[in-house]
Amino acid sequence: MYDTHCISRGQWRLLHEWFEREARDLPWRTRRTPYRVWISEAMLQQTRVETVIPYYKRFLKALPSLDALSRAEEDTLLQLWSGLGYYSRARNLGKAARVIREEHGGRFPSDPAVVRRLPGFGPYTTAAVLSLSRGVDLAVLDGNVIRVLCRLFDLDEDVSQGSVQRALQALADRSLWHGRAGLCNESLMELGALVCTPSNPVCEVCPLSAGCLSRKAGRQSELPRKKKKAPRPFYRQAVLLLLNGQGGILLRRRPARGMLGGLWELPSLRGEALERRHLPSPEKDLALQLLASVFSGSPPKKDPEFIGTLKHEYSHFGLRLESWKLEIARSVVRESGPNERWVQQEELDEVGMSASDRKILADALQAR
DNA sequence: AAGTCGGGGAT
DNA sequence: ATCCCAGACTT
Repeated sequence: MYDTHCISRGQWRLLHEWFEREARDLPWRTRRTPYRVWISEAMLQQTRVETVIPYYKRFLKALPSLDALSRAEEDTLLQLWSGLGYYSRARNLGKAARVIREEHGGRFPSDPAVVRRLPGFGPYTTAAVLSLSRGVDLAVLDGNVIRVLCRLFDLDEDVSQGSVQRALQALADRSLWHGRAGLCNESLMELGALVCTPSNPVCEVCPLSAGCLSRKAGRQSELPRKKKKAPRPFYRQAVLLLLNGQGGILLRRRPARGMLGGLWELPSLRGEALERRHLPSPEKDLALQLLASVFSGSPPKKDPEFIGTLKHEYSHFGLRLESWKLEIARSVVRESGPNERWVQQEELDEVGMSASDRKILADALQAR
């Protein structure tokens, strides 16, 4: 499709020179072992560098080696991941580490086909880890590279189309300077992150501006072209802080797969969809239903106390979280099953939880 | 090809 | 309020 286009050696030289001069000093750029690069790439999927840095440091400190990762409990991984989102990434890290320990002698494989089959390794992560840590000649295609390529060659097809993705991957493959794959990949992504940004690209300082076709046409800011996403539905959801009078809060564990899989959460109940994102103040009905479900039909006589609302947006739907508090007497405290536990407030940091529940708890306990 | 899966920062 | 981010997996 774009077979006439290719990044020239001269352009690579300009870009590499720029990278040597301007590259950020990031924790995963020192000592590029496959393990260290892998953890960074897993965390960086759909996540900004600034967000990742503290998580990365904490993770490497807790689990400094592939062997340590392969022996870590899933709860430990979810705790280290708590707040980062896309928790299947954390679960897949453990799975892949165990496969490497059991089937590859604990050494990170070098064969791209083998790596690609590991849980959590798609085309991007396979190419990134192997090129950056082992110098394997594989070209990455991520959001940054897509943007830079579309602008550099003034490509205005819809990049969400599979055919266009394949053509861009082929262009990246063809452009790769063999023997310098890691540097090519990283400099291209760094350019996308620092200069060729989604809005307001800084073309004045771009090492590739002289040959940039979209800039010549004056439409670099309109690229890459992609179709708009569908509007997301919006629901109300009641959330319950059930306190046992001794500093304990009831948490439940979510199913191992799916949304927020394996994480602990406050008991909650999804309500009906909202037409508008603004609605009159929450009513107690949903909270009472929730309470009934928690106590399986015979809730305490006392009514829960309203704490507040919090809006939370996920990638494909939004929530208005309506949180309620109820302190129950010791005689009323229900037994907790295997997927439930009473957690002391001081222990909350040691539990893998979603960002929204952590915020609700922080707000509620702060106010006490 | 389309939907699922988090969360936060920039605009 | 919308978009975007060093994407992968399921259907």
